[in-house]
Amino acid sequence: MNLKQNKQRVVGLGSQVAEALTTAILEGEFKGGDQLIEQELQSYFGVSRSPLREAFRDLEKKGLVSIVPRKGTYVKSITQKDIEDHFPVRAALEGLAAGLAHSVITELQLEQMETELLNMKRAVQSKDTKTYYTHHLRFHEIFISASGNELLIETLTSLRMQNLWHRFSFHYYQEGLQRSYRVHREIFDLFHDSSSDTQQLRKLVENHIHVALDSFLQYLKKHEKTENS
Amino acid sequence: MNLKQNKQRVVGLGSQVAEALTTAILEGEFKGGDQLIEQELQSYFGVSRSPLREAFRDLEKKGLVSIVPRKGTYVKSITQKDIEDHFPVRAALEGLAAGLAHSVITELQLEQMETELLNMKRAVQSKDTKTYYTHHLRFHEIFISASGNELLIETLTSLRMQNLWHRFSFHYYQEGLQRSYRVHREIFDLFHDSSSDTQQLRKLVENHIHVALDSFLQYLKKHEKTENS
DNA sequence: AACGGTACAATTGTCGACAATTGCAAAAAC
DNA sequence: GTTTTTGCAATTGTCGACAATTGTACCGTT
Repeated sequence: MNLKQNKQRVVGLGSQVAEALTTAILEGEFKGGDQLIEQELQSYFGVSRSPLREAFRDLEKKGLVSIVPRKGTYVKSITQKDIEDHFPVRAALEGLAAGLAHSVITELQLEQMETELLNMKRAVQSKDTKTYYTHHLRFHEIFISASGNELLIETLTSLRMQNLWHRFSFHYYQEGLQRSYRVHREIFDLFHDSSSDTQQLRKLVENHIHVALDSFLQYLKKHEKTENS
Repeated sequence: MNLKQNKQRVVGLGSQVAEALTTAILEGEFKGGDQLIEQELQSYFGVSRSPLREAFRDLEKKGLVSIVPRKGTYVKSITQKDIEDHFPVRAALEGLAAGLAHSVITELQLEQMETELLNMKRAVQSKDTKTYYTHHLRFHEIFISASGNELLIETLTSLRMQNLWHRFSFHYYQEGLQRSYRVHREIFDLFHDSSSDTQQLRKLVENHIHVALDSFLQYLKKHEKTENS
């Protein structure tokens, strides 16, 4: 029961390697297009090829790499189209989650959302974008999980994980922090008023994410970071 | 140990085994909750454990089995809640796909949809539910792929694959064949008229799938097949 | 010099053996 | 009779060696 550390040790090597590689890729230690060579990583991690290849499968499932048979595994490089494709899907699903959650959300979950909203407000005032981003994520997680639809929760979690670009996405929030906070306040109000229109809530959440895409693309255009390989 | 020499040998053994297991599970050769034992399948397929374990990962990604560390891999058994969770997600995503496709669909794709629609009409007249189901699937595939959103296409393909229950789902179509055809005719008309309202099209597709869920649940209740285990 | 073939090096695919873990059942203790 | 301990069998986890494949540089032919 109290052997939390032991429990983690008892988890397979594959998972450990997968986690290490995940952060390594997210930290930018591997560039898009890089090939992950088994022998190399094998000696680096000190594990055999079996757990390593298992880790590769995990990364592929997460969408971080693509495995080409007889060639190797390469870390995915994200194009602008990947980003443009990502947001509509997330918008539709988070909108659905909000609509489903609207009628079944508990008082406790509403309180938690309000807490996150308060933290977001504080972060706006101190212009702490990193903190804002964290609580913003939590805010969304709460109503997603409140929807109660397991498949939806799982799919959205996976989609969020694929956010390779989240490592620098909080930069662009600097510009629209206050506006973002206002929208989330609005969303919360609709959640809190159980007599509000579910469709309106859904539309609001969808729209919020589409707006986020727009400002993100604008951010990309302005900085013109050549994040491709 | 060559099990299929005439087959394209460029593909790995793992993929072949994965495919074989996929159909085996979909055919109902393995019941929900069954454990897939490595040694057993190893001798059956005549392959080693590496490709077998790789195949397991594939199946897990497809959502057909769940791998429990240190325990084994078990084929997922579907509950009614799984079904109830599945349809809203698919409805939202197919609605999105329809909306996106509306403005970019080509003449050729419209023609293909019309062809499928014609085949569906014929199937209705001859009460051939199996054929109807096939063309019905193609009809949806066309506008999904026309949406051009790779992530959306991939996600929906995966969702459709998880339809374990599609092996008996065409039974329930018998009752609502004509009504189903009418709805798809309606959907096609909106696609064909480029001046039609995108939101209306989206809603129509969404609603169609929700209706499908309802009749499916009714079908389940009526037949009360205890498909659990 | 251009082309085609061939040997070689780098890398992934497959294999079977051994280690580690779990569940269960039988034995032991109370 | 019930609970705890212990040992065994079944199963998965990990390993390193060997086979198969791909890309490339070199060599020979024209």
